[in-house]
Amino acid sequence: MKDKKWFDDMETRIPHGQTRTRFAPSPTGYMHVGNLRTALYTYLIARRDGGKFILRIEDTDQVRLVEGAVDVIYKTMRDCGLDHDEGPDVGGPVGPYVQTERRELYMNYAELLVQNGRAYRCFCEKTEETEPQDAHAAFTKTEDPCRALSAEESSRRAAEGEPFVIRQKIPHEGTTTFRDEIFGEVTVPNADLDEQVLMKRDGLPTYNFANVIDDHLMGITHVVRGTEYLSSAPKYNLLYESFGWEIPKYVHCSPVMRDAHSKMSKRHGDPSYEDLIALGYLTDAVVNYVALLGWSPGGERELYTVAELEKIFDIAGISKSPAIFDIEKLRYFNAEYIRAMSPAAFADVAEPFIRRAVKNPAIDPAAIAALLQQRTEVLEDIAPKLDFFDSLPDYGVELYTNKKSKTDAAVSLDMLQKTEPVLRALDDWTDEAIHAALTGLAEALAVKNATLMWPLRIAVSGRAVTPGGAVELCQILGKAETLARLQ
RNA sequence: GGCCCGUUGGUCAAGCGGUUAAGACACCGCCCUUUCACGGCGGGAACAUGGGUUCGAAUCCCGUACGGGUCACCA
Repeated sequence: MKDKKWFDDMETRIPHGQTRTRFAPSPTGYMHVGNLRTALYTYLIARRDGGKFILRIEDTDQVRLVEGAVDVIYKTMRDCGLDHDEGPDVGGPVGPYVQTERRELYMNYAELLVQNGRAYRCFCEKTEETEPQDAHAAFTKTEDPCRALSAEESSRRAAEGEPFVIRQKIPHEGTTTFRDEIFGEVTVPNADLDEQVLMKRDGLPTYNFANVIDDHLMGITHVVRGTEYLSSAPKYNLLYESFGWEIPKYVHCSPVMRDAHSKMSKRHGDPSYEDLIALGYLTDAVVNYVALLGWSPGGERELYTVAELEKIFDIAGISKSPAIFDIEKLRYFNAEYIRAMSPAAFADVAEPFIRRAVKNPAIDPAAIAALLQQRTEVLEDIAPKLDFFDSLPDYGVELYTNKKSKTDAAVSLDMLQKTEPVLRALDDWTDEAIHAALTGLAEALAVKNATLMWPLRIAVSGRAVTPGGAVELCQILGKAETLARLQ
């Protein structure tokens, strides 16, 4: 048992006078959309106030650790621009920032609680027989026999090496009230609260204990987390009160749903952040969309950069009810971001997707990218639109029939036969020159541009729908290939 | 089952006692146009429900229904 000085020293390390928030994931897998949103809001609350954003790793569940999960977290946060001021990798004044590296800490505080009568050792062993036999029994609260153990007996059995957990002692009487920034004030009878385990048999704290200790010791002012912790909040308050600590502001965010009934989850096959990126969604678009999923700045504007959000984010705009993730709307955001890119930047991100379909080295991916930029919502959609570049697909003659262009197979054949020599005679193979030559021909023949362009586009692509028109397609394919396809 | 929370068009949402109840996505129609897309214009579509309070309620209160969360030595 540490002396008072030790506890006092811990207090002196805590920074005061600034907003401090923390994102505290457990490294059990990938970065899900809900996690990302929580991280974003947490980050924004700190930045909005010019405060500090901290990353803390909650790895107290030793059996669920996933190799490499921490790296995914670092990478995702860095990509999204959510830079932390303190964390395992960058250090800080209240480290360590990994819970397993803080293990003695928790036991000291737990022992203090036991000593003060706010917690007790429980020596009960959980076995098959002690498990509730039916559903009704499972919901029945029962008094733990170890609660009544005398301090002497408790200490003696512990000293003898008998394994135990430490449980929080909850008053039988009274009520506890807590305030959440989103949901307001909530009051519950203490009798409804269960005496949760604080320290596990393995000597590590449960989340329920560690979060309180760490949030206090790290000077966290706003505790941002999911609503699954809402009903535990009264117990946390009781803990803060037991220690005589100031209670932080709670910000409990409703979950991101896959549909009206269930959360987004890997199990259901919902995409994680990295899945979305692999599909060709842009990080900025994802972050922007996610920011607006369950939060609104109030106006009509929807497009924001993280830097802009840092200035305007407001907890009051977070909604109480869960929001359903709508991939269609994300597509729209993504399309907006794509259109806003410079042609060079787009060509850069699009090239690998273009090369999935177009292997011909003679074809310039940048030229195709220029055609694609205004018509692409998600990068993954690119390749299927480009299958005709490498080789002309088989297609039916019916494609030549188009009412609006006033074409059918016979008209098309005629047009093509008249177009071929014109293109063959053309030396300047640019969009402008090709366009001029073709419109000139249409005028000479006294037909609509479309009557000439439609068959040409079909002839060089074999597709009813193509990115770009006849002129652009001919230009990219090159003169030789174009003429070859007209044979 | 107990306790807690929520409920505005299909979806995201504005609204915080007086509005013709915004806007966006999606959908439909028209226009532009060498296809598709972009862009422009227009359209259908909502306050879960029953009681109160009030001159007046999507906004406040209560009930009901429906949905979610929680009741782990997981977080």
